[in-house]
Amino acid sequence: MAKANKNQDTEGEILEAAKNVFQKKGMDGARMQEIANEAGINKAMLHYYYRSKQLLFDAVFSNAFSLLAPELNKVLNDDSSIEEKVKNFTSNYISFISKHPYLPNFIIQELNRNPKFFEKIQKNAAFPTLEKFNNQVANEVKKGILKPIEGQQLFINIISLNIFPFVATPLIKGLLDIDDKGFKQLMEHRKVAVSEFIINSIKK
Amino acid sequence: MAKANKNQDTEGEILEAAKNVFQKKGMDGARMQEIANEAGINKAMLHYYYRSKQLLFDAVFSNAFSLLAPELNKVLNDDSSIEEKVKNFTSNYISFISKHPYLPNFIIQELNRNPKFFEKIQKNAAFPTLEKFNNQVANEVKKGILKPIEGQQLFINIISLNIFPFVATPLIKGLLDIDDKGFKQLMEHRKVAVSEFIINSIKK
DNA sequence: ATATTTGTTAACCAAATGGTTAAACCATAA
DNA sequence: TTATGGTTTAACCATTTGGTTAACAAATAT
Repeated sequence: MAKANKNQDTEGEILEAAKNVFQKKGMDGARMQEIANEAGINKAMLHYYYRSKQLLFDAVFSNAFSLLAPELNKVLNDDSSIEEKVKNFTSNYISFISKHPYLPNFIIQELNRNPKFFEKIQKNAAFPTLEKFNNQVANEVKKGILKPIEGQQLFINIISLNIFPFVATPLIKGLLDIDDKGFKQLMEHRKVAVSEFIINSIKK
Repeated sequence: MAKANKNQDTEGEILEAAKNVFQKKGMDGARMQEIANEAGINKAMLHYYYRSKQLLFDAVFSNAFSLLAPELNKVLNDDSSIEEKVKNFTSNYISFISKHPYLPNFIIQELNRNPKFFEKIQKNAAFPTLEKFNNQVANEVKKGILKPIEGQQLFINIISLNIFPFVATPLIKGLLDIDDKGFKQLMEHRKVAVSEFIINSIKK
């Protein structure tokens, strides 16, 4: 009873199309017909493979979070010093986001729309935890490497500084009165500027 | 031909109801019927006063931005030093947001959905500009009050640190594994922690 | 070969949704 | 009092939308 397979990964093409549409327009703004068009197939296929809009969305969402989680884990669970972590994360994250520009906003938005999504995610394998990071910060503070700061606050600061500009891109472009090119330059500059900013603040 | 006025500000009640629904659910997720229910009136009234969903939304959106703009202007256009500005903004902003919890996310989200909204806003009276702030930063850097930093980058950092936690509340609550109460405490702490963090970084 | 399972499509359906209409309501001016 | 004009409502409408169905196509198993 081997898998009958006329299709060469229709299921994957659907997921890819759904990703594009959902991440651009969100759950409420997305249309099943548009996803079908994007995938170049009949609308009924979406239901054949994923049963409902909600389930298709869930698949896209879990997938998206699975991409982001390892990025967060880089800050939280490797063995380098806090300073190194900040530097690595800050420069890597911006490159990462360039490849997935809609990702952070998508996750944040849909989590706002329905906070219960977090439960689905928490079961996920590589779900990030703060424990190690908090301990490490407390430790480096005690040793006098860092000025006094709570791990939680530092963590929020790091992700705020790195993620926010990509979540609020149109706002920032508007306020700073810059175009696409200007924005890219600014973000390029931030790869070092942000980690400098953070290190300046916390290093003794 | 005085204005016949059986209604005591139905128009205002509609706007208030629309604000609640739109800010919670966004343009796509909001339903005209729900807005009518929230306002306790007939759905036709929405169209009587605002013609279409789009126009009603525009009214809510402009209104929302008119609330946020003065907050930004506090950082940009008063006469205090950069250090004072950072301190004031950081502590005031968090109090402000508590009164309008859905506001920042609403603006950012809808601006992402349709970046052309910015044009509508730019015509707005108190639209914030960065010129003065940039000059002031350059000036204080030259005088040796601040470490070298670009005004634009500092501005992005300030709003990132202040706004992001409120835009990504569910994400942060999930990652830090805290509840509503814990989140409020954390934000309360940030009123001083954030300005300290910034000042530590930039002050010579 | 042919029966059976899997993949795909066009046509269809019911519910939801933004918007309209025509009639009723009500305060005020005459 | 009554004519007038803004205000409000219930019923209605056309379109959109997520989802279903029944028939057809293509593999695979026997």
